[in-house]
Amino acid sequence: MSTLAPTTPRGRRTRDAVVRAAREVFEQRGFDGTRMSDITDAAGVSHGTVYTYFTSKEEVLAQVCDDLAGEVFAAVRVPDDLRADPVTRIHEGNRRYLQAYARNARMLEVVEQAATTNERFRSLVDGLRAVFVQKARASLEQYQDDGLADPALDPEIVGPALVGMVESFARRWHAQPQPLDADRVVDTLTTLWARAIGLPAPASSPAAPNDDPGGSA
Amino acid sequence: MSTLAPTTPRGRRTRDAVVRAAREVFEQRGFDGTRMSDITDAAGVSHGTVYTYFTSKEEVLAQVCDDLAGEVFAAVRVPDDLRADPVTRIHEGNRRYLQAYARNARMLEVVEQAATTNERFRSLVDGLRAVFVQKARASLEQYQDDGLADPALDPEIVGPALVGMVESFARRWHAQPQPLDADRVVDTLTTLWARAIGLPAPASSPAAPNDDPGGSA
Amino acid sequence: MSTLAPTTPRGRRTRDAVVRAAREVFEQRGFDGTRMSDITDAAGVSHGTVYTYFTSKEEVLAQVCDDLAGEVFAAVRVPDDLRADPVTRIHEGNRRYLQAYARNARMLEVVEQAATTNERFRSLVDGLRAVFVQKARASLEQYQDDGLADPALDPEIVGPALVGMVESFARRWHAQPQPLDADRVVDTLTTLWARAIGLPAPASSPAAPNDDPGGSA
Amino acid sequence: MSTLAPTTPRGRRTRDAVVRAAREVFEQRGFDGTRMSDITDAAGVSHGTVYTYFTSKEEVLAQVCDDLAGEVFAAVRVPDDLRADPVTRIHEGNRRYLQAYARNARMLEVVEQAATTNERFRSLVDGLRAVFVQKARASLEQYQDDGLADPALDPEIVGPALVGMVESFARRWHAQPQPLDADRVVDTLTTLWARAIGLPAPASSPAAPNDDPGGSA
DNA sequence: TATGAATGAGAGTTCATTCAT
DNA sequence: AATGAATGAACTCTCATTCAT
Repeated sequence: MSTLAPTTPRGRRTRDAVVRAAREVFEQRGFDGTRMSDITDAAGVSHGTVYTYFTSKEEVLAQVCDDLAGEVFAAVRVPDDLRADPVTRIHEGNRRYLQAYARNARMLEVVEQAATTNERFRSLVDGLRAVFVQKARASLEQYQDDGLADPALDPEIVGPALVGMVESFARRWHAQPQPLDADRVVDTLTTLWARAIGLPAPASSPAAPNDDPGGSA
Repeated sequence: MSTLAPTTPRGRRTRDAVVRAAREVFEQRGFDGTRMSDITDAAGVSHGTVYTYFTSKEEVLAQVCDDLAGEVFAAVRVPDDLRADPVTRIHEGNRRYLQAYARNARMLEVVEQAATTNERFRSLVDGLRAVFVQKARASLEQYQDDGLADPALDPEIVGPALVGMVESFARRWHAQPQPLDADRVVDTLTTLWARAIGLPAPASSPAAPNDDPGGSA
Repeated sequence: MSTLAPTTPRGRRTRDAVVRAAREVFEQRGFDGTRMSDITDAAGVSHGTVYTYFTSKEEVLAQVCDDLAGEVFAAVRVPDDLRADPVTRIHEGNRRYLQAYARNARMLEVVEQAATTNERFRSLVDGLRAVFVQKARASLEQYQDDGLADPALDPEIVGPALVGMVESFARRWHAQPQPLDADRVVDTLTTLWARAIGLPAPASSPAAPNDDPGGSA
Repeated sequence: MSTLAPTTPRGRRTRDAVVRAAREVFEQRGFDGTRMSDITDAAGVSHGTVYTYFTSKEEVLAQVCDDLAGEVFAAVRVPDDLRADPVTRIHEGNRRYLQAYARNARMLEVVEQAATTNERFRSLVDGLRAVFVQKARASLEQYQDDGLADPALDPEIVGPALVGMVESFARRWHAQPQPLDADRVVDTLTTLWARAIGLPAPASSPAAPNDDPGGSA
């Protein structure tokens, strides 16, 4: 095995502290740039303690990844059951995705770095992304079937493109010089997305929450 | 100094071989994952030779970066002077960007990795991106001023979002399971972009190169 | 102190389990190759428990050694009082020695390994061997005095040589590709030994348990 | 590969120094007991230098083993073509074997230690021994066919037994309290060997180089 | 200019031992 | 008496860099 379970509460506390500390330093210095001692220092434990619960630095990252993937999915998996109109659904999807992604953006970059030399992390990153791309693709196809979206668009291209738009935005958001208003961001991205695929503008466009009624041609 | 100029033709050839080899292995293994010996092996020179021209591994990457940045800019800086209609201009911009980016995508990821621990590469990556974001923002503002694009859109958000869409697509393109037709990709991304900002559809939409005349609502 | 006595029956059982487990894993992996955790795993006790009874890994080996030395001596110390003829005595000695040694051969190798870096185990191994060499030497001298063995032989050389012959055989016996018949082995080694020192062949040579009577020149 | 060849004379000198130093410290402390730094200290080189020529500590031992095996074989492989009488041949064989073995006894023990956890060294040790056992067995069979040795003896037992006698002696020789005369040792072991297998005593027994004419029954 | 031998700081990992529970 | 978490010294090995040739 590669991850060893603690038996006592004290052990669990220590293990958690290590994982938490690991995530912190991984985010700051990347995977390769993080020394085992950075983790132990941050966790306030001794060198050997990490090896009580993990067989290697890689396994520590794997644990952090598990947590991260769970977090992202949990944040987004939520109700798609709302039979609301498409724009509202896109809006809600973007809102959740941006929120979840922004919190985990840096860590995802780190995993991507590790994926370069490690098939296991490659799969994880690819898999995570595939879920969202698939979702976007499927919904587009639905809208096309319903006659709401432009049927000429290739979902194989549009799916990755629009997910990429939101993901890419989320990724850089934190590095912005001046902070952007979260609502405004979600509204705008939703408008871009909806218009891009040819959805008819709703009565009250989310892109214009002000008194200006819509703004599309 | 950090980069040493060769004085003889033989020296130039050796230096070039090193840079070329370095780029290759950097792309395969990332910056941290590349050993100096990987470079020398690939270049067919001995260990010490690299230090005849570069003071450190970092300097080698810096040189590769210079070449890369030059390449990307050269590929995209080209004529924007055409006073063609907006969609055509977006189309041409996307075409060039995708082409240039796809060729350099992996290397850009590598630099991004190095940027984690190195301010210098951070600036380079950010700067590179800023150029395109700035371009997108400026053109949107122009279209808004011209009454062609939705004036309600915030260029500070739309700029990064659309550039991110294209960049993100370019980045994953090579990793796709089944290859996509390049023309179709450019056409589709252009349609998405143009519609997203509310541009009126041109007489002959690039998204529908077949006999289907347009596909917008 | 170095070995701690258990006070309760439960304690004694645990201690015994540790010693038994230790011997097993020592035999499989050698002293240096055995981790304390190998012992505790095999004994089904926790890490710390060993230190309830032993102050160090070395002390565990020492305890195993005590048991082993006792076993070997017990097996061989037995009646030499029989005033039987020399060949019969040699035969009986070889039989017992081979039996005792074969059972403990691997463990003796392990101790020899530990003896490399530890004077204490060095003495133990040397002492154990010296007992048998001394015995062989003494009996040879007796036979020489009795006019039964070649008086020209140097007991200082013959003693170690013949003990070495039997010991060496015992040591490799278990590693043989095809198993050898125990009786035949003892008979043969006895014949070699007896002849080597010039003992007159007995009426019925043990080297020829078949119908062939005798077999000496 | 596992062993890297030096290109320059300087490199060869360094590599040799490492191997020589390694053998020395291996003999003193065993394989497990030897730290890489013991080797580098003894060789007067820095830590990393060993890894210029060997990929691991194990490979260093492997190189020492190669040298050792070569040495032993070279010392013993010599002319067996002499059609001298059996006793003379045995005498010469023992002389050479003792000499070669004594010089390498300690190192062989070390390899045996390493063989515990490493199949590769196991084979080496076993193979080395097998050569001599096979030789002893074959010569015995020859003598039996020639009617010179007791035909009742089982070569499968006698071979290992007699080789073991000489080997065992060689192994402890150096650890003796008072030194033994080499000639006397060889003579005695030869006598034991020859008599053990029932060879007729030669006109002038090698076991009695003094004025005493023979001493066998 | 080019080589490749040599360096040595520093990385990840192991494991005997200690100690709080 | 027993547990298992925690420790940290010590180990092997890596690799960017230096330097004699």
